[in-house]
Amino acid sequence: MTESRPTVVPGQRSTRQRAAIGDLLDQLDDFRSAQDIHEELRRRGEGIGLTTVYRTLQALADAGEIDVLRTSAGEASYRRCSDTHHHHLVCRVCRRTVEVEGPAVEHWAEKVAVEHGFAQIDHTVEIIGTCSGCRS
Amino acid sequence: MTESRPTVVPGQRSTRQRAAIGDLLDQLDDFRSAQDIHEELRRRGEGIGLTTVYRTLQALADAGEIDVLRTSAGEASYRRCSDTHHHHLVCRVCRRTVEVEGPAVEHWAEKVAVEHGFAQIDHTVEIIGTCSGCRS
DNA sequence: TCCCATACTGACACCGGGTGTCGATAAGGT
DNA sequence: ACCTTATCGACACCCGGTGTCAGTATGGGA
Repeated sequence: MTESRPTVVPGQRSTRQRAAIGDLLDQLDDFRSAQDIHEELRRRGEGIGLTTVYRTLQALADAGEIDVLRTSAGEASYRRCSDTHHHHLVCRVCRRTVEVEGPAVEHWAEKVAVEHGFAQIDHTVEIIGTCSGCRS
Repeated sequence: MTESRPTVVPGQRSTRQRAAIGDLLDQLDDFRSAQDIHEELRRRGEGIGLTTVYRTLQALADAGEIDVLRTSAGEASYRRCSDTHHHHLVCRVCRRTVEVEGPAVEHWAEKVAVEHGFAQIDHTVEIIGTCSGCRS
């Protein structure tokens, strides 16, 4: 989580497919499903299998290289994010995503959990709304 | 959302199956999947189909009677909650759930979103940890 | 109390996201 | 160049959830 953000996960082979996925993630700014990413790569002429996309995204997420979000339909979506702890403000129409920070929220979550006797506290905060561009 | 919490959704017929699901939800205190609930009802001798459980829970959720949570595996889980706006503090081991309120968080989310030009703001906040009983 | 329109039920087929398998392929150290 | 082995990807499969539709049961009306 503190390394310099390599395109592939360290200790693994660098393949054309992984490079392609890494490059695409660098260009995209919003959360995309595995199928979205597969489709986009095919459109760009990359020969790549859907299974490979699924597994590579999963591996990147496990390594903390990318963030995962579950859509309300239960589908996983991925996005390359900054290394610092943050949350997401997402447009429900165009999926435009803004990273936001909220130290006060972190502290609140920690305090509330401790008050109830909980430990090893983790939390998720997502804000969804309609962005200015999508309201016209 | 302001009515007195009927066991079934208003305007619909009251059936044995819906009553059974409503009763069970009243007794449970943590989030359960549709299959959990179906299994528990069968164990108690209720003749009820899995499809009916899925649809009834979905209807109750749509009516705002119960809260829905997506597990990290993408599975939906349900729980009867209080009418007031709240968030959940859940034990990752035993799933024990505590309802918590955080007006400061609501305001923060609203403020952050408005600052970025977003409107019709909604948000999700979940806190997960290990409860005192599950740490021994 | 009986009747009946119709909401509800639930077995089953089906859908779709995602994973296990395994022979073929290719990375990269020697 | 060679060989070990990680990776790829077509395919079968898993599983949570939904559509279908014939059969059932509710509850308002006569």
